Amino acid sequence: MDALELAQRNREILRAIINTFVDTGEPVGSRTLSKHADIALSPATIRNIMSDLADAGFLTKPHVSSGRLPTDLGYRVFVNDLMDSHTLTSEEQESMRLGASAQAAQIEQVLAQATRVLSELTNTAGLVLLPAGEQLHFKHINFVKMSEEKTLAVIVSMSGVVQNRVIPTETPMSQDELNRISNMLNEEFGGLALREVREQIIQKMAHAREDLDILYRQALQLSKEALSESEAAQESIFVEGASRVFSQPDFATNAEKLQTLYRTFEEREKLVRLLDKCLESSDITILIGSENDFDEMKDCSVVAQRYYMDDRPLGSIGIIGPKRMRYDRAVSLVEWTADSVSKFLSSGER
Amino acid sequence: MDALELAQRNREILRAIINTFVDTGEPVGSRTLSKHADIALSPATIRNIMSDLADAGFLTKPHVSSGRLPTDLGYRVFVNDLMDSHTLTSEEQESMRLGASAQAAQIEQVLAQATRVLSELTNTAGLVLLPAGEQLHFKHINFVKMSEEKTLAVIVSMSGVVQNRVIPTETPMSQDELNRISNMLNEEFGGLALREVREQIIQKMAHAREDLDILYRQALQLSKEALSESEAAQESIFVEGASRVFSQPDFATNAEKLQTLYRTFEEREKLVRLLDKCLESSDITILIGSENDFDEMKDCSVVAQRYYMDDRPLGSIGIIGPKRMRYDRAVSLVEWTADSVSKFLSSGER
DNA sequence: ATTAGCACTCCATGCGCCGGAGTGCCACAC
DNA sequence: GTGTGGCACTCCGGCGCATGGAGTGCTAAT
Repeated sequence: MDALELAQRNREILRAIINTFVDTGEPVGSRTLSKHADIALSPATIRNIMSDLADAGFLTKPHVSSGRLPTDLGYRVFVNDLMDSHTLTSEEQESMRLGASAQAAQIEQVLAQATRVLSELTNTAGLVLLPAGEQLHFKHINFVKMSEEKTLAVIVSMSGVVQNRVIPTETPMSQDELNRISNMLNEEFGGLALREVREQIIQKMAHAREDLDILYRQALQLSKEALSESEAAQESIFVEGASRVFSQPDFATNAEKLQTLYRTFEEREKLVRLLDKCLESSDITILIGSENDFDEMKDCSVVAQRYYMDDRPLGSIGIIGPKRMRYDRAVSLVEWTADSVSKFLSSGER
Repeated sequence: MDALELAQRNREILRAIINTFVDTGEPVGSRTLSKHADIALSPATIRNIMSDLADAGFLTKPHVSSGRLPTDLGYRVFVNDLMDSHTLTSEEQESMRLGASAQAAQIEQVLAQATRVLSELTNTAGLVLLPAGEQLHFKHINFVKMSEEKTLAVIVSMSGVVQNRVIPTETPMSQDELNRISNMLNEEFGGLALREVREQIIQKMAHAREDLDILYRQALQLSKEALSESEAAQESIFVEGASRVFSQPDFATNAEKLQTLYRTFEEREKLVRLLDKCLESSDITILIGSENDFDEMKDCSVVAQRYYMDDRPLGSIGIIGPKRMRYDRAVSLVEWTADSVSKFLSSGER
């Protein structure tokens, strides 16, 4: 009967409202709730509580005489404090098995596959941000002569990501020379972050002007070009099952929202920005509705988590769906997926 | 007044109907047409003609008392016989300029860029099928040791397409050995079609069992793995501006069609099949409505054309949009784009 | 052959009505 | 003073109906 217990009861009601709203998609009224097993209160009492919760900013109603539904803030306290943690079924765990078929696969394929499964299981869009920029570490570089004026640089990172880049060459070099340049670079820079490689190259170019082998100078020049900008530009993302979001009743009825939504998914740039943000924290990131910075996505929520290779964060993987989603399942599944991917990338399996 | 002239008049009417329907999206009635400048006939006469055209299978009406709109067959005769050829404005030509910025770009980027412009100009989805399988010719192969059990093969084709492939390796090799293997292969197979390379390798493996250098045998083994299947599997496609199709009034109002449509676009497999089909003919390919084999796309039309590098067809580029489209513009723009791309890929510019 | 006229069909829109679901508040009971 | 029953009120959504507009098909006249 004291304040604490009262608060407790209110929380119970809020949780029940959100749970049934997530279930049905309809605003929930006091009568519906009073039938709810765990709640032995009359509709009138519930109405009073609802009114309080609405005053506190956790609930709204679409119009004056309709049931309540959670605000972004409501979802927030739900996610923070009220949510039961969902335990995955063994089938769910099993379907994320990155099995033998993945053995001979590139990292991109593994990530794409995991993302696809994630999308299926959550019935939302699956996203994965590929390792890029800061995350990439130099493993191997290789130059292929395409023509007199063009050279193709193939950069392989430790994580198995391959980048290509065409470089206009002013002084033509034979494939043989290019090979020797590759060798030099590979020995010298193996294991460093791409950024570090670039810095070292620039430094060396500044210091050792004339007193060096021509070939070495050309090597520096070439590799500088090969590595320039490649960080920011190459930031890329996979999206799987975007259509699942479009089909959700929350959007499918509203042609307008639908339009802007699949424009946003098509551009991808905003999605990259979102996942980038999720990269900052080691915890799972949940962005509810307008908690993300993009107006076009204020009806969507994002759940994402970093994945690792040998304790080094490479990128992030997650989902994006309507605000009205099963956050408990989403969180469990995203965590499980990120975990599976990290284990796979780090373990001897690879 | 004779049969021919009559037919001529009917054709005129059919053309006018299709043109205005493409313009407005509304079924067109006899009154509307009689106001049309080129047509000096009373509504009643036009109605008779319309009725004839409908009997011939060129027109339908959504319900009994509404205006007419073209059937697939109607569009077909329009495209074959009635269409004025559209001349591109110089701005349109200009925007397809694959300029200096493309100089240092990979073939993928050039194609993606061209496709993006094509999509913008036609307000439909732009598609491009990348060179794959038969179309690829061996330029360079390179092996990178990822771990004791895994080797990464990077295959560069003459056209500048780069493929990666992870190979599980039973007998570990040093990076040095791998490099020597690369060199062997590069000298031996430069310029051949990938398929030929594969065949030759298999042949050599069969013949020269024991009497050869171990390294050489390993080289054959590795490259066989690297090249296997990579043909069929890697068939890939870029899609740009799919949202433009979804926004067309023809679809935007119909949630059901919309659903299946963006599912189809997401899977991409059917799109690949369509463009693949367009690869068969050297002429521009136009598929109207159910002329394509996929039920999900019976409300769409495809216009696509091959592109070349040095007179060798590499892939196809085109658009997909609602049946109700400006076929004249689409044809001109697709032709122009394919042409520009081909010239760019073939010329010394590259 | 072409056209004017007329009856008819069908769609889209708007209006009014009503039932259902739900709220908010008040007064009562324990 | 906390919980509850009752009651008036609001709003949405579906249904039926009427109406106007666009268009056709047919017939009869030129």
